[in-house]
This record gives sequence, structure tokens and C-alpha cells, in this order.
Amino acid sequence: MKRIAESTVRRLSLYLSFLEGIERQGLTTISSDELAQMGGTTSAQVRKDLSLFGSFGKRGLGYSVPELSRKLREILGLGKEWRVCIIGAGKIGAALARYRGFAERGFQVTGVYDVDDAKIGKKWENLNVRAIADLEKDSAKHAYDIAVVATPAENTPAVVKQVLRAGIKAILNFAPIQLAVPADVTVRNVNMAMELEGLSFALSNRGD
Amino acid sequence: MKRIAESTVRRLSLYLSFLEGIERQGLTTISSDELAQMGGTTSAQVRKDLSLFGSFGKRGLGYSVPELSRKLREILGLGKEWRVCIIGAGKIGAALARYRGFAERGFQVTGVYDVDDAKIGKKWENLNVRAIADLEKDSAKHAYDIAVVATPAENTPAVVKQVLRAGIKAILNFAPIQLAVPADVTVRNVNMAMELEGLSFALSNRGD
DNA sequence: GATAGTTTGTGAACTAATTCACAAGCCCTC
DNA sequence: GAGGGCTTGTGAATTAGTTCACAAACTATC
Repeated sequence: MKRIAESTVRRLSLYLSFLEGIERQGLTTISSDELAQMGGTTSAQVRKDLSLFGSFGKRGLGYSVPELSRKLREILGLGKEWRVCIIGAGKIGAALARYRGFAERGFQVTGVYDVDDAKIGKKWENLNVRAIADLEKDSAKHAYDIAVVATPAENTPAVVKQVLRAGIKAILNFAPIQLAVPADVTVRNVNMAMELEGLSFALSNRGD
Repeated sequence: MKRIAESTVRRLSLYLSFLEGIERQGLTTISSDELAQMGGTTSAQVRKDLSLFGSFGKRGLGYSVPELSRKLREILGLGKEWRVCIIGAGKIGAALARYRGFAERGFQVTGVYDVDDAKIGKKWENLNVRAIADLEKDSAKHAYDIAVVATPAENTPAVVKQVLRAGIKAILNFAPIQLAVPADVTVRNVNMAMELEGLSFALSNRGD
């Protein structure tokens, strides 16, 4: 299959979330133009994005909401249950562990790890906090698919080394540093400082 | 000035964070190639990004670390103190309010708001939680520059209406919905479900 | 102060992403 | 079952973003 751009994948995700809302409203079909307007893009963009994976619509009519939902879930790999571990038993991890939306989409948080001895062994969001050193042997039975790294910057390189050793191939990184990983490991960075700086830039340069 | 792409701004932010690390190490100059390697890009990209704002380097030598830091901070608008309010006294807001990196970069969280009567009036991360209804009158004296919206999806449209009414022109949105705002308001979305779905896609399509 | 060795800054070339524009296909009505 | 009214799917055109490649400019050395 042709390489799919990250921006395309983000939009597919967005379309899916719109479709879920529409499904709840009980509507059964939707046009590319309606989806486009909800997402702040163009109808051509929507059709092009979808056409990369097949042709799911009916000319003159639009897309069947449940069918397109199903297809998008399939494309995004949301058919299976993904096993997620959180590294760093802090606020960010807690926000993720609590959010019901993840479980609904098949992301199950089944382990939490930390370096802090004071936290290890304690209950945290219905899970026992374990030592990072245990990650590798735990992953033999837990088979984690995704690691959420939410540790302070200074600990993160060591933590990532453990994650890689555990054979985990996908990382959601909240630490404000760049991770060094082999090519077969996918990383998505969420960097709140960067987002705030983007807003700062926008505020400082309005009107030029 | 020429329109600057969001991807460029993100990279500038990234360069700045590298420079801060390098500054701590005590190095005084750096080449575009070194910066590029840290950020996983090319030296040409680095030079092009910087050249959009001026020419800060010395041929044959590279860039002065403190000078380039200063310039980047200026470009990104980090010279001034930005006043930030957090809407939604939950885990995400708490993670932001606590992170020392923000204060260091000039983002000061000076107010927290919530809809939940049980939270209003309580202390939260050294701040008093206030009612969202108070945002508009508070912003007269607080002059918030940026609102961090971290509320459940269902409350978010109403919350955003209040934010706009308070005259705030920059929003960092963590709610998993698309915000409708006028053109002079800048929004950055952080959507963790979307990030996890991106990883799910990558895991499901490895090797094609 | 000439030469060798670097590294910047930037047009030009290239690649990727988005938008245009329209034939093809479907529904509905008469 | 023919015609009108929509909306898709997709090549072509356009726009945006990245990389190339090299002259210009600087340092260091002799």
C-alpha cells in the first residue's frame, strides 16, 4: 500500500469522531461536504483521504454513517484490543487512565510503572504501580502494544531503553525531549510547552 | 511578513529546547547540522527555518548558542509573561499547572475555573477554583492571554463561548471536539485519542 | 595575506499535499 | 425508463514544503 501521511491519519481519526456523534443523533448518511465542514477542511480532501483506502460512498447520496464508521475503525486498527502501559504514575498518566473514551476505543491500560520507590507497590487508578525494572519480564505475559511515557525529561532516556527492551513498538511520549528509537518503533510526541509556544507565536505575530 | 507554517513554528520550538540543553552544557556555538541531527531533520531545513526571520549565523562557524536562543525566544514571543487560565480543574489542568517548565518560559497560570459546584471555591494547585460565569469579569483585571480548555466534551462548547466572551484570543484545547471560533482566535488541539489512534494505525499497517 | 577548510544563506529543483473540476453513477420523480 | 439533481471518485493543476547545491563569507594556519 502507498505510504499514508500522518496528516491523513489524523483526519481519519477526526472523521471517525464526527461519525460517532452523528451515529448517536441517529442520522444514517452523510456527504463529504458535511464531514468537511465539521472538520474545517474541504470535501475534496475528505474524498481523497477516504479514496486512499477504497470507495465507500454512493454517488448522489453520500456515505452510510455506520458503514463508514466501521471502515474507519478497521483502517485505524481499532478492531482489536490494544494493551497499554503507562510509565510514570503522575497526573498525565492518571488523566489517560481515567478517560473512558480510551477503553471504548479498545485501549486498555493494564499496567503502570514508575521509578519512584515511594509510589512502587501502591494502588493508583485501580492498578498496582510496579518498578520499571519489571517491565521487561511483565511484558512477556502482558504483551503491551503501546507505552505511554509520561516521566520527567531526565529519566526518560533510561525509561525508553527499558520500553524498547520489552519489545514495545509504539510510544506516546509526553516528555519534552526527542526520543532515539529504531526505525520499526513508532513514536508520537505530545509536547505541551511546544503547543503553548505556538500560541505565543500566534499572539505575537497577529496581523503581519 | 510571509505566512509561517505551523510545522516551522514547531521546529523553532524544538530548536529552542535543544539550545537550552546545549547552553546548560556550556557550549557556545552550534552548526545547523548538529541542530538538525538532534531534531531528526536536515541542516538545510534548519537554515531555511531560521532564514525566514533573519540571518543569525556566521559562515564557517555556525550559530552562537546564546544569541540564537535569544532570537528564537523573541520570534516565539517568549519575551513577555503570558497569563494563562485553566478551565476544568482536573488532572490535565493539574499537570499543566504544576509543570515548572511553563513558568520558566513565561506562562503563568493565574486562574482556574470549573463548572462543578463541588470544586468551586476550593483550593487547587495554589489557586482558588472559580465559577466559569466569573471568567468574563475576572478577565477585565487578570487580562488572560491564553485559555487552556480541559473540560469534558459535552461542556466544552458552552465553556468556549465564555472564553470568547472574555476576549481571550488563544486556546489550547484538550477536549476531543472541534471548536468553532472566529478567525482572530488561534486554537491548538491536543487530542490524546487521536494520538493513540495514530499509533494503532501504525501498528496495524507495519510493513506495507 | 594567501590558502585550506568550514558553514551559512538562498535560489532552483524536487517532492508532497491540497484543491480543482468534471465524468460517472446513483436516487427520485414523473 | 428518461431526465433532473446530487454527490462520489479521481486525474490534472496548483500550492506548499523540503532538499539540493553552490557562491559567499568567515576562521585558522602558515
